[in-house]
Amino acid sequence: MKKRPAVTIDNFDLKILQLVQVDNMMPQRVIAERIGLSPPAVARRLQQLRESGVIRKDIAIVNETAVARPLTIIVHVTTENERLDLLDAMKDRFLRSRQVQQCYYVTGEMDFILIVNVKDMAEYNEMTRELFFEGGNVKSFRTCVSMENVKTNGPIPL
Amino acid sequence: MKKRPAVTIDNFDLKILQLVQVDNMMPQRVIAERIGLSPPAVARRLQQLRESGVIRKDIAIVNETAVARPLTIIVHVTTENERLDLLDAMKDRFLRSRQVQQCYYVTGEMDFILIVNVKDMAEYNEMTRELFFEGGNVKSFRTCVSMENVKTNGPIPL
DNA sequence: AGCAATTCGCAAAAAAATTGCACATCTATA
DNA sequence: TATAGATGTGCAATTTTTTTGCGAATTGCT
Repeated sequence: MKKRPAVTIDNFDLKILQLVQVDNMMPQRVIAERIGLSPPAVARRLQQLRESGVIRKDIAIVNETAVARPLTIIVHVTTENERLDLLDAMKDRFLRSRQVQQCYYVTGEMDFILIVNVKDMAEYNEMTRELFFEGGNVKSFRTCVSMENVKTNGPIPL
Repeated sequence: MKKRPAVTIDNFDLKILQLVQVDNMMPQRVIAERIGLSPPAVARRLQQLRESGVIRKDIAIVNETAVARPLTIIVHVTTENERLDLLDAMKDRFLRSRQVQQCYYVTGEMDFILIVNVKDMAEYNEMTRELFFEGGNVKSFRTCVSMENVKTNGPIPL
């Protein structure tokens, strides 16, 4: 019988994840000495964590205001109809929208919660038109403008 | 008169940001050939983008389910009192909480919107006790459990 | 036009990541 | 208990990437 991929994560892996979750540009040599392994061992573990999908991706976080897109808006969307194919179409639309940085399908009165980035309210207005009015299946949506992004991209506690 | 840091971002910078926002492990050589610059030029630009804070940080995104913390919960918090010092204390508490991955201070009826990661509802329960009941200044909070994280960590459109 | 400041590319140097390999550890099984 | 297989490690060598020095080209400003 073939062995399953068996994604086993030991304490070394957890320590590595704790570190790269905060700074993935840290040299493997530094990671190695902090957790008590050799650099090649760290490299092999990192490679496996990436291939197995435990590390989903590695990205730079850019300061929105520095690139003139200072507005973060949280949107609560209620659907007209909860038919699966219609929901899938909505997810797809949100997934594809460049302004939508995050999309959650949630329980409760609301159906979707979006976190959106725009340069100004005009862009937001246009986005709502495309995404909610022309897109279809949206009963209503509620807009919360963020006055302050107190915390973003926090690490997952391990 | 001394010149200010003058964070000027040209088209090359924008292209670099587009790329590293999706994959910051891409070698500078590859970035260089894609945008039509030499590797050292790319390196210098990246360094400046990081030092100037246009790139806020570089992180690995880990798959929550793979590390046995599968629950994403969106929480809407309403405050008792909007005194500045009390609000700051709340922000500080949310900022420090390991479960809170994101925190937005927003306009509207709600005051804070949190995005939380927990391994199960027991952990969430305990967190609400610490953060909302014992923490003080919370009038009420509403809990939305995410059934599906349709999109996370989307890039800022440039 | 001309000067100063910036930014570039190339080539060399330094640093980091990867690979090959021998050895240690653990498991399952004869 | 012995043993074969699988897994994972560290070291050393190799390869790749990043960084640095420097002269040349470009840009901005007077």
